[in-house]
Amino acid sequence: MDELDSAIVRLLQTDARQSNRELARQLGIAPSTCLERVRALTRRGVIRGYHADIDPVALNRGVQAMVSVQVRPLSREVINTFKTSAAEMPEVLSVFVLAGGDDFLLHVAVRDLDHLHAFLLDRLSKRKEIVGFRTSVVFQQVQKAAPSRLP
Amino acid sequence: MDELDSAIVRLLQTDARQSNRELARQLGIAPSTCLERVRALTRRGVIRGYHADIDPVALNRGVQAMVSVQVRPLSREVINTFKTSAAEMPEVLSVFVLAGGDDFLLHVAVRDLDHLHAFLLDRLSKRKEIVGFRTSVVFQQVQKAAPSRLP
DNA sequence: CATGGTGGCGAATTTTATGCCGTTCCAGTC
DNA sequence: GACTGGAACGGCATAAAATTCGCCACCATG
Repeated sequence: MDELDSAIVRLLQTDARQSNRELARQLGIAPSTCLERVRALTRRGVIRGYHADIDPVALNRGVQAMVSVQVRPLSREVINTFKTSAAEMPEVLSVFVLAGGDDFLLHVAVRDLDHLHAFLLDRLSKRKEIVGFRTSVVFQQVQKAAPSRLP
Repeated sequence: MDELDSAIVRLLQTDARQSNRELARQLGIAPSTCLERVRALTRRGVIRGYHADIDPVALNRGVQAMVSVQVRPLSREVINTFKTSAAEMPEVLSVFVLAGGDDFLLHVAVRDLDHLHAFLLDRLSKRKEIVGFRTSVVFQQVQKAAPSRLP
């Protein structure tokens, strides 16, 4: 993971679809070298994949919310069960298992507020292990295009 | 945004680097048709870009936390200022502006707990508009590879 | 029944990926 | 100073892919 690797990763985070030639050109190295570097990064698991970034509205997900959830009892089994169930719900983008006051944080994205309400009442509340949850609607989200490597 | 567009989007979310031919093959359409569809989706802003998914540890970001923040006064100016400042901090992956008890939620990723502590005390606490914040360390994260289009 | 627009198709052309290999450069070692 | 291993380079050949473009089927419309 030298300076060149970092630069490759940075460029691929910004645009994963540029050709190997273009990548090499921007880095000032030979395409063959660049290709081998990218492969090595993939082999080592540094590059885990490539994903398209899609407009949420086109996916009927114009409304986002963060839902913090408390479950009981706090056993490994209950945690795992809830984590898996939550992750399988189509409205849920990601599940965070937390240390602290809340046990989970769910990042959800739905079509509209009606859908959010329905999700909370009809799907989430149905789960017996939940002893409380709190929902915060997301007004805006600023997302970093490419998190850089920290020093 | 017909059924075919949805399928294209789904496949590109899963693997943005597969060739246009492979994409077309999986969809049962001609490569030229597929290319035109992808371009149209890009023109319409449905596809916003392509990003490499990088192992956080390789970026010195093995520890994640969610930090909920309250600021005062709740003016448009203070909100915007804090939002921008937070987004510019390298430790911050994304900033959510929330409705409800908390005003912001920061998703941060740092090298280790020492770094997290330093970030909270030396960078975040320095901001005068903050009247309180609460940090939850992330034990695990389950992230959906490809959020599907909701019905 | 024309007719114009849309979307799709597939052949042709250009560009890229990929593997291979001899050469060069550099750093560390003797 | 000579040697050596590793990394990068650059050229080349082949395969694969991207991109272009003319043509056709379909369909709603007048």
